[in-house]
Amino acid sequence: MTDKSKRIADGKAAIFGRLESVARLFDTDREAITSLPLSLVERAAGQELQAVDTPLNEPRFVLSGWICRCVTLQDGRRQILDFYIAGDLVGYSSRPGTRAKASYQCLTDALCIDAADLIARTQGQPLRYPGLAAAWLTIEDEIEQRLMDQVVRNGRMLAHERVLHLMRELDRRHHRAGLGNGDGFVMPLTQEILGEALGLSTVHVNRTLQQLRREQIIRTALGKIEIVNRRLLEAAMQTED
Amino acid sequence: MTDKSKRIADGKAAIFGRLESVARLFDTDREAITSLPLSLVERAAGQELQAVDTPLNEPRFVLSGWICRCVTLQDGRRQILDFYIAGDLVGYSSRPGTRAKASYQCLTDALCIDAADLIARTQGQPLRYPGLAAAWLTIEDEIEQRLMDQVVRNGRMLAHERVLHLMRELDRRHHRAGLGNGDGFVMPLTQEILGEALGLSTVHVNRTLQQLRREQIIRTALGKIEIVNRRLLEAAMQTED
DNA sequence: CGTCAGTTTGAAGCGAATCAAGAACAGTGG
DNA sequence: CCACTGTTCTTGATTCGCTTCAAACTGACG
Repeated sequence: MTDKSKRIADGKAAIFGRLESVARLFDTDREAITSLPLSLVERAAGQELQAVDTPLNEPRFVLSGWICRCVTLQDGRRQILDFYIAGDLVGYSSRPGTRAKASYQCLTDALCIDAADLIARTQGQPLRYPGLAAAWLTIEDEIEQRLMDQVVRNGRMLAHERVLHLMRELDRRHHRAGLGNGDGFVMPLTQEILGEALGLSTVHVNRTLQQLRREQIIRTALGKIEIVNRRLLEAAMQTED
Repeated sequence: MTDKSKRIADGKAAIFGRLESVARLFDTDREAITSLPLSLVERAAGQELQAVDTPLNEPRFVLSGWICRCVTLQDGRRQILDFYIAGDLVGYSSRPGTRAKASYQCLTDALCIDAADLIARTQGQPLRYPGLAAAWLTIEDEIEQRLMDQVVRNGRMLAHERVLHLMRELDRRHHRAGLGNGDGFVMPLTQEILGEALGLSTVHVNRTLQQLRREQIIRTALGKIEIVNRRLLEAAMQTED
């Protein structure tokens, strides 16, 4: 249980870091967040957090773990659309009545906290909650931006470019939420998962990661990939956007 | 000028068809649309309608022509994210203050009509404008859905699957807007453009289209691809979603 | 210690990119 | 009306990136 309360505390810190990265928070904003009732949702790796086509009315902050949004075709092919890490808001749409257009699945054990009340109370109230009201807009914007990046990666990039591009995105997101270590961060993802996100076979992901390992950009361990040199990562991407 | 007024009349019909496909329109809705001031925007093929990073505060309906949203990488690689046809709303976001995350470009000569006033007057007014207030939400939802489809196509499908999948989407959109002929519709797109949308080389698009032509699903002419058999199109897609 | 998920390796093959050149066609100006 | 131009489409040959298949290896875990 000490472990769980640490995950909660770290997760809350990540939420603050995440929100502050997109909007300046005022006292009213902070109070609203702090007074969040601790309505926790816990799921094991592999569990579904929200099914396709269910009402998107249960937004949650991720406190710990990795979650993704993905589509599965008839024949079993799976495409991951987006990742969510600690501090991120999952299952949110500003449009009332919207339904989930993809399945939300836990890639690791995950802990979330209900955000519906907080959002309902603060959204569209820029005078009372200047930080939060703006944050919800920006967060939705960023999710759209990431979807676009995903199209570009899958449509126009080579394997090593896709890997680097995604890693840079995730590195920046960790960095701004105050997560990860000084030189990088850890992805608790299997090579299969990475392949499903990048439109590559597991085998080819493996070979691509080997190259990055040789270039001292990453380290790998079972079920984990660690970015160890942010500078080299950026350098290896000169050519791309 | 007779031509232009025909494009306007046909375009308005397409707007009605398009809107009715997602929401039942009431008299108030219809009046609001009909009383749209004719603030037209005309652009030639190849022109940019809206640049990246400019404020997304000039939503417009397409009256005629094809428009796309696309991203260009440093080295010139281009990825088309989405297409807009007659009746579609382009450059719209419900989030105030948002900026364009991609460039909006005209693929053919295009004629648009300003929709900012109409939207400002009707959105968030489900009591006075039940149809339109709902339509704006659904339209935004559909744009997100199409982006997701684009990720899946580029990430998880083979060339012929990508082509068929995109064509089916565009066929359905034409059909519901009352456009196209009975058995299909015309895409005024070069094979290069199609390749930029589907993440394929022009040459490979060409060979893929040849196959579809042999299967009697499409006809091609210079700068155009015509879907001629909707039934065969669907049949060829059994396996996919 | 066996099991199982995840990683790694090699060999073979396929799908798609690339390169290069030619053909079809629309538009232009003489 | 025709030669000229530029764009788009088409074709063949070749190369390359990636997938597939199959098997071995590694490490965590009960």
